[in-house]
Amino acid sequence: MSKELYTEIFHSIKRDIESNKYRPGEMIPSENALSELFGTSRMTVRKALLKLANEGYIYPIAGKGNFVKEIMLNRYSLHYNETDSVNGEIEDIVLISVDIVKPNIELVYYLQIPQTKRVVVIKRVFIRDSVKIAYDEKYIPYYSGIPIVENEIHFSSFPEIVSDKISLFSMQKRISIQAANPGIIAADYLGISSDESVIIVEQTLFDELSEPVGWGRTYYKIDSFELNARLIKNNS
Amino acid sequence: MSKELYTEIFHSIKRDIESNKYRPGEMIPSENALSELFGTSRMTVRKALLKLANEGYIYPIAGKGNFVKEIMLNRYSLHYNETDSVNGEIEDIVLISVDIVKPNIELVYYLQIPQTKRVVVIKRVFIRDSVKIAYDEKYIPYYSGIPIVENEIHFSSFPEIVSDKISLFSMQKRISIQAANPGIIAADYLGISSDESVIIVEQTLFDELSEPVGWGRTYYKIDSFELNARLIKNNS
DNA sequence: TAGTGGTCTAGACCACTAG
DNA sequence: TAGTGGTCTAGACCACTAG
Repeated sequence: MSKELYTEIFHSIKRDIESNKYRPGEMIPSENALSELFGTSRMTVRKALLKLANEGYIYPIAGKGNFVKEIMLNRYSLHYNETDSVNGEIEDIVLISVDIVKPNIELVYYLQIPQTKRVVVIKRVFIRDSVKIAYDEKYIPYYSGIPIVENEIHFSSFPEIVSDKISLFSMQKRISIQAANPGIIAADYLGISSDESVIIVEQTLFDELSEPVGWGRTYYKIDSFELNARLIKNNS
Repeated sequence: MSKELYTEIFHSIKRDIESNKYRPGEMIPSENALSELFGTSRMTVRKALLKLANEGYIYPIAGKGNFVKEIMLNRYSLHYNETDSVNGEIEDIVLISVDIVKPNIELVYYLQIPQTKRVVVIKRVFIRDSVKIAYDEKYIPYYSGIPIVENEIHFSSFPEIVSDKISLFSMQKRISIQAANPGIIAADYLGISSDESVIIVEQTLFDELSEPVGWGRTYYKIDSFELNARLIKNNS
């Protein structure tokens, strides 16, 4: 079916792993053995093996051989975006305010900054079907050059706002998803009671040195939140 | 710093991308140009470029060149497991029942089976600090060979139960996370009111032909659920 | 000591691109 | 037509493993 030699070798070994001919933890034939078996050069075999390794089927140990990987069945790929992880389409984003404030203790902790450092606060509300469905707070350590003009912020994503300070390529992000009571402020913006639960997604941005460069929370009304994820096979 | 030639080429180009010397959408120097530049063979350059492609920095177009990728800042890696995505440690799993039933309309839809096909239902409750924190339902089309003996099921994960029918290696999984009211049955097992919200994680398992081989829901009490995810750079 | 994977070379021929 | 990436070869030397 496939024309390239290395693709055929790849599929052949992949089939043998999937059919349990080679079992997790076991060694597959050596590169030299495979070269002979398939009547090809070792480099072509290595190309197939590299692909198998990249897709999470095998891992090499120098001096020993290539081994079949244990399967990880709990690693998922998730697309998240403040405005995408909602069932339905967000029709409007209302920018409530952009302020420069002194950080409270929580912010000092999350942003790892001195208490004297000023912080830019951006507050927004997301609207769907004329209903407020989410309230969003973002905190960015203030430095000259950061856009604090409303027009520049309104339609920018969180990473984009921070991006002229650090390269988007070296940016790291972490999110945490929980459900809890929203607190008075968020409840007020959402027009709900503060003992109604909401979904809270916390985002932290890091630069290449793993220093925080942004932190924020999005509060979603219970019935407006939906996240989908699918299994990733290759465990790196 | 790095001894291998290809690793140095890799880092050199990576740096040039991160510093915006080569911008997203732009072409980087050709393989031949890079071979000359680094005084090495084309194969060594290709090895570096392959690594850059695997890590999501560039993509090749045959006959044209290698191009810098646009950055995807919304793809996350998520570890999910019924019993792990809980703040704190689950201390016990109570197997409530294992039954063989006729599917209702919902199950016929989710499992893509005829209404005459029997389905194995597994119900469990997760306990932490002597408190019920989650209720779990799993549905698997019945076929001979499936373990329906309680002992075999009790400590197995969902994929493991299905795994003697299809290879774990070809198994696909999809999950969906939402918050909603639990319904009477789940509320009852959790000992909460059915108009209290819970987090519902829906799991679907597929075989290599993308046919469903298992479906289930886990209902978490609001304050017991926590998920963490981190950005993935390489977009495949 | 024989075997393993890791790196690297200097060539070859191919299909495709774009002027 | 000159240049590009894609595949493949037949060698070389290396550090490491395990009997």
